Amino acid sequence: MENITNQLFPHKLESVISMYKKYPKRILPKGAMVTRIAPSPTGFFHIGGLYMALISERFAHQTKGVYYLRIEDTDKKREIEGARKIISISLCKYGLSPDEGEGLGGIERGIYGPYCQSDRKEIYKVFIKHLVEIGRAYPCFCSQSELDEMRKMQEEAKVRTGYYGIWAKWRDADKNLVKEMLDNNKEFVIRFKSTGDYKKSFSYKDLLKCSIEFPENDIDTVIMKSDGLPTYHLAHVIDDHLMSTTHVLRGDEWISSIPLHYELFNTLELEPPLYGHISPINKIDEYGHRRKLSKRKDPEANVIYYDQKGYPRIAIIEYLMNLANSDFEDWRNKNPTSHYTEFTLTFKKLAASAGPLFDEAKLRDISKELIAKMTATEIYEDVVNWSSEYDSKFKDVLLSDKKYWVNAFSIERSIKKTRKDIACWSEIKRFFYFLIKEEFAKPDWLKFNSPLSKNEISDILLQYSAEFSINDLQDEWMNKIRRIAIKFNFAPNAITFKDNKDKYRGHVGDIAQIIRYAITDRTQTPDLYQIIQVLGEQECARRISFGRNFD
RNA sequence: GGCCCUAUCGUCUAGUGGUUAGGACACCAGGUUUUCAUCCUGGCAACAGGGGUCCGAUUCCCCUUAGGGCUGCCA
Repeated sequence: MENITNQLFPHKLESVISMYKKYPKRILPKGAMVTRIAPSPTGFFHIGGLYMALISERFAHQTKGVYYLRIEDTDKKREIEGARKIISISLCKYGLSPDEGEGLGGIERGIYGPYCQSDRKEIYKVFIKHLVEIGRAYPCFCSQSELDEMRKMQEEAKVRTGYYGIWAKWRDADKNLVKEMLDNNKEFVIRFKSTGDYKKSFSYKDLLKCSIEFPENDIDTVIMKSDGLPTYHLAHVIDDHLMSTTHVLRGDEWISSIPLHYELFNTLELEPPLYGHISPINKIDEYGHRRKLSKRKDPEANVIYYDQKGYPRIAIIEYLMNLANSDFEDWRNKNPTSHYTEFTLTFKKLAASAGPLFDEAKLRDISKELIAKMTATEIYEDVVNWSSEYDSKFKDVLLSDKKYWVNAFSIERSIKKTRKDIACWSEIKRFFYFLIKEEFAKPDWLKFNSPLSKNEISDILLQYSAEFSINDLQDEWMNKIRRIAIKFNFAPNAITFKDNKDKYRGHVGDIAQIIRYAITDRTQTPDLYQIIQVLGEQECARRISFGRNFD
């Protein structure tokens, strides 16, 4: 065996003991949780990854613990260049930068590193070698096609598929044969030698679900691939132990690996962490099935999707907080000005359901609510940031006159009355189109529905421009419009009109609508008086005279 | 096929051995308003099905059904 071990691991490796010395248990206050997010760099950053990061970060920080990032890049085939960068940038953008692990600019922090699994290859080998030495791991020379064939036979025989029992061909292979294979440089993997009994079961308690009964693991799972890198299972056990993770919060697709992970921890005589298996965020697909948001098929799985639309990042976070703990919403209503981190997340409330559906309508509502609370200056800054990434033309417009645009965003943004109609920044340009002097075009009066004739409309605008003054207070301004209304036999207010429909042609709103259309090219706008105040006398006069010229 | 998870309005969910099963979003109606939005009032809408246990079950147990996950040299 000695020989074979050396053949398997020809290079000198440190001992298991020295590993434990090098990565001592963390000294932390009582109750502090150490959590991590462990994404694979396989492309864009998934909204589910953000959800997981938020939950892990909250539990760690609300208990004065540590939240770190570990890059799980043991599958070199699936790795996509640049993906690591996207992970740290995304986390940073959403205020979830890790305490340890790769941060912005590829700079790693923390003393439990390296925090990237491919850089930890030698560490895993120490433990894999150890498992071989104690007789709990062995090389397997089965080719992919051999394994495929085996599975086919198992399926036909209607037995459990997998490398176990009599199917574990290399489990007790003749030492000389193994040596011969190694001498001939045959490709191999290292498998864990399970001693579990599938007929026996054990009980396991998840942080988020009720107690689960599992059959023991008896599969000799691959722990080291032929390229020398470990599989997830081995890497998880080693890393989360060496990095002193106390609470592993991960997707619930891992729950069925629990028997294996427990056996690995037991074999290495290590205490397993506590596990919380979190349901993924789902959607209803085109066939009406509920399924996990997919990287490949669903654009809304990518956090960039929300970024492009310009949802304030805090809105995404608050929406995810809501999914994580449904009582967050009540707390938010009672504490409208508190920061979300003042809320305490609990495992009890953390969704143990079948996995929530991502509800953009709900996100919009949360976002509108948050935007309504922002000041005009905050909005200005956010929109500038957003547009510098996604709409540089609009950015230039905004930067050309900060005062003007802060005024614009102040429209109907008072304590008394705040609009709640913008959910994301990509909507703001369309919303305030008429304030972009550079783009404003002459309204098309053919599209304007009115009980008044063209000549009358022209008359009304003429009268308005004669009486109009930018210095009018809102009431004066309104009264002027009322006077015009009465002159043209329109009721001075809606109620009067309602009670005397046969006496009037309409009400003051119809007159205001004409002025609105001339000035904004829209029939629906925020408060017209405030728009006029922002546009200024000259611009308004110009637009009114535009309106009187129908050609 | 095997193992495991999950099941309350359309959505996110609260909740309990005895409740008119609560809230939020969405939707609809009415009111306020110079339009829209806001705001206010109201409305629609759920315990998957079948068996037990019990005086009584949405709640506890079993079965079925449905959905999801795992069953990889992916994570």
